[in-house]
Amino acid sequence: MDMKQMQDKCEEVSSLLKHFSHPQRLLILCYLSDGEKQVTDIHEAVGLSQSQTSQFLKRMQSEGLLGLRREKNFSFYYIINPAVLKLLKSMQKIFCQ
Amino acid sequence: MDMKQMQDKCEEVSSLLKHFSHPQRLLILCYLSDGEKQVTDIHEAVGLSQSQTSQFLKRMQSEGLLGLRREKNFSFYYIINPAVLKLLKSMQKIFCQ
DNA sequence: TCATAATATTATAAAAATGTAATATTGTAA
DNA sequence: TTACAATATTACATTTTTATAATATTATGA
Repeated sequence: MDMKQMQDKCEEVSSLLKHFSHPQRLLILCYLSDGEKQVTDIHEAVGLSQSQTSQFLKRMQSEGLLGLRREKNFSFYYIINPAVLKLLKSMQKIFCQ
Repeated sequence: MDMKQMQDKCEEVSSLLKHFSHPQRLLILCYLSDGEKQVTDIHEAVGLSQSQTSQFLKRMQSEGLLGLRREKNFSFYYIINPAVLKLLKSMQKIFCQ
């Protein structure tokens, strides 16, 4: 892999990792790593305001990390990007044992 | 692992991952993943200004990701945090094959 | 249909990160 | 001892993130 390819990869990967570099945002991802959750549960679990939680979720969805399923008047968010899931798992191995 | 522990972990890990969430900063880490390098080599390899490269390196050193060895009038930086190295390797598996 | 719960949006303030230019420091070789 | 190369520092402008408050939307059950 040459420098140019590495540059491109780093561009791509770093923009994904932005979402991992904020404590509650990372916590949201960890919280979602065992399945979909609705917004109120998420914001209560991680201790962010409803507004900010909704903003973060929307951004992570629009950038391809999360998927959204609506049911009744609930929004269920879930991790849709398999690389995110893999990364969370390997981070758990590295940092949580 | 309960929510409080996860919160603390996420605090810790996210502050480390901040350095991964900027394209050239991640590239620096990748570049260093095969051994120590001197500042000029780094800034030429990643295409950052000398000043910014030096600033980033210093910050990553002060936050425990990098080590520094001086020889003659060169500064050699290297990855000193084993978790960073592990993470880079697993990221390479996930994103680069 | 009305009130409410759940979520989203908007605007904006505050804080942090990034980029840049100019200058300083320091060791080395001539 | 001087000039230069290598690195570091400083100050500051710009951009991006984060936080907060207020309001809007929308579906649902009473």
